[in-house]
Amino acid sequence: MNIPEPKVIVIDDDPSVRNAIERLLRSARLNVLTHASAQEYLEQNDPSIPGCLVLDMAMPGLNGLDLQDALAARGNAPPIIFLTGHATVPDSVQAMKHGAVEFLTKPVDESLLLDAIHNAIAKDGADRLKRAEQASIAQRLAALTPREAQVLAHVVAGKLNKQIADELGIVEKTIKVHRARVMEKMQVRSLAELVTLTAQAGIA
Amino acid sequence: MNIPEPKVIVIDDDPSVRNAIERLLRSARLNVLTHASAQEYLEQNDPSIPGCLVLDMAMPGLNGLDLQDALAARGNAPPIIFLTGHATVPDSVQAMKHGAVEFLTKPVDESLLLDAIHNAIAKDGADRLKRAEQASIAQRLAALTPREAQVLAHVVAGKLNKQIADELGIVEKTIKVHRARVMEKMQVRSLAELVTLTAQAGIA
DNA sequence: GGGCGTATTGGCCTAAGGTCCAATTATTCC
DNA sequence: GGAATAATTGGACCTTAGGCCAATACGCCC
Repeated sequence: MNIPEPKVIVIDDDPSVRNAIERLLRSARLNVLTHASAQEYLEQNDPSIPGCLVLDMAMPGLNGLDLQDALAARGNAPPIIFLTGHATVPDSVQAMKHGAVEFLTKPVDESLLLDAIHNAIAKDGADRLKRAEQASIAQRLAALTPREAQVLAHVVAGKLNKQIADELGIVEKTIKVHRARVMEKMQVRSLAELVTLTAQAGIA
Repeated sequence: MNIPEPKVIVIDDDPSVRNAIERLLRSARLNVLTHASAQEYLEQNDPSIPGCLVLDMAMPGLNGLDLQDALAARGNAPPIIFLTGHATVPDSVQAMKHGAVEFLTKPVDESLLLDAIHNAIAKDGADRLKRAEQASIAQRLAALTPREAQVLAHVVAGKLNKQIADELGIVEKTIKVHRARVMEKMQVRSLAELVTLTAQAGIA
């Protein structure tokens, strides 16, 4: 389980732009992958590889904003740096509102682009960590039986076993059993951990 | 303790723009206050009044982006809608990166502006609620003695009274006393509430 | 039909947390 | 110097939570 090297994925329909960017990034010791269209990227990309996108705005087929939305809908979008020649203010505003980490115009200041890429890669790492944690918690939550999930909800709400028993119409002993299974399945050893975990599941 | 009516604050150095926007907003039953400069706003504004800003970009003295940063530094910035005539892409990108909720260009589509304002006012309400909660929690935390704060940290970390006592070099009985005071001062009646509260204090 | 998972309950025992009352010591404030 | 605050500890007692062993009941799959 090595951590794969981050890759910068450049998507631009202009081959000369792709080559120029690729050379620049390679000279900065970055792994680069280029695509000529959003479709090509969607078909070939491996979401398990960390990194970020450097994305042109105007392209035949799906344009940059469309691709951004398509990726966002999948829930595991990498950070996106827009790099485009003829950008309008509304385009840039939409891109930023939809979560782009940077929006640069050609010709681009090389150090600006490289800084943005390093920040984006770092953000991707953080995002992946958070997604992995959330997935892990969600998986444990999914392993709970319906009854256990009910008990969990009452427990993290701060209720006593006795109160939970009353509300569910069963005896306190049964609550204890469910509660013990919840602690076991959620892999926590204290109530504080349990509350923290369930808080991270929804929010954060 | 009535909730004050939200006010839309329009800052633009062009009087004709101010008047036009003010008329539009008033016809939409919005309370409006106008300022001719960022300085004027900073001197006269009452942060306790909810609402949002409609802010021009290019102005003599502090420009829109400067004002945005100045407000952000104070930590209670209202949502900002930029409305400007000659915007550049980098300006709009910076504005959005620094938290603007919308960035519109003149001449503006009236319904776009009104929608943005309504969203911004709603966001301001939510922001104020969250700030009020955080302030309330921070106030209660500040009421803890140093020792109580130590105990709190260990408690929300899921440690047993016995373990806390060991780590602090005192007996368990004392921990119980501190713990009871923490619960009282934080105004919670369950460990789950306490953990939730302290989680909201830092994050969220 | 038998096995499996889920839900339920019982008894018994231990440990952990919380409460009420009471007391001592150190430090700080007026 | 006396009052107030903070930190500490003791004892007795009660409530909660959790662990261990065991049992019953229901629904579902092969």
